[in-house]
Amino acid sequence: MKRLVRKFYVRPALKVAKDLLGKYIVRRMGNLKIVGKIVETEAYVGPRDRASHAYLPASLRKKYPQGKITKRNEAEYLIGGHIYIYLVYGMHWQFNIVTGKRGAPECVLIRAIEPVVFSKLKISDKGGFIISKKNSKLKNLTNGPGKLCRYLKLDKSFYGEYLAKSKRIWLEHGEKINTNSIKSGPRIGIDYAGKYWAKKPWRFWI
DNA sequence: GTACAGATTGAG
DNA sequence: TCAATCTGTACT
Repeated sequence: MKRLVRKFYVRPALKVAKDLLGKYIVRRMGNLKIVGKIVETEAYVGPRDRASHAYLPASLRKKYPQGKITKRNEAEYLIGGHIYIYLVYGMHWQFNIVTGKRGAPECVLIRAIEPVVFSKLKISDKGGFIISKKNSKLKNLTNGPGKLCRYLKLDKSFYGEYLAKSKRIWLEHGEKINTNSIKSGPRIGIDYAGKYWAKKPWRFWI
């Protein structure tokens, strides 16, 4: 499969979040490759998004025209295709993919993947890949944003890594997803952002 | 320097 | 339902 290139990521987070569904995350460690299919994402759209780490109240935007850049969120301002990873609740890593142009702090949180185990991969009637039932337990290892980071062995050392060039992690074209099969709903765990932003249906899954 | 909440998880 | 666990950020 072909690696996704920069152009894919340099688009609005809402578009990339939907297009990421069905794509494969490939994590290489020496000869070993761990592969997961992206099945759930969330978009964070920049300074005006109250739930974003780059959120900046309208009243302060003139004072900080570059945005609210801190040591924690500075990777969000890189050009699309970089990794923004951070720790929540003191123990869980959250894997985000930066989108858009340099200076625009948009990103997509990867909330869930499905492990792809090549040795047990089956071909469906229609020619696509399916994961055999024996692997259904594996799903429980990757059905949350913190869990999938543990599964893929991702941590702070991936902060700012570039997916278009990295030798240890990248994305590949995967299954073609029918637009009709994409579901959406409110993002998770961001009630602090107030009703208006918490209600935005910017979580996508298949 | 201190306080505090958080884009979660797993156990009970 | 709740504790675990630690960092960034906003205060004094």
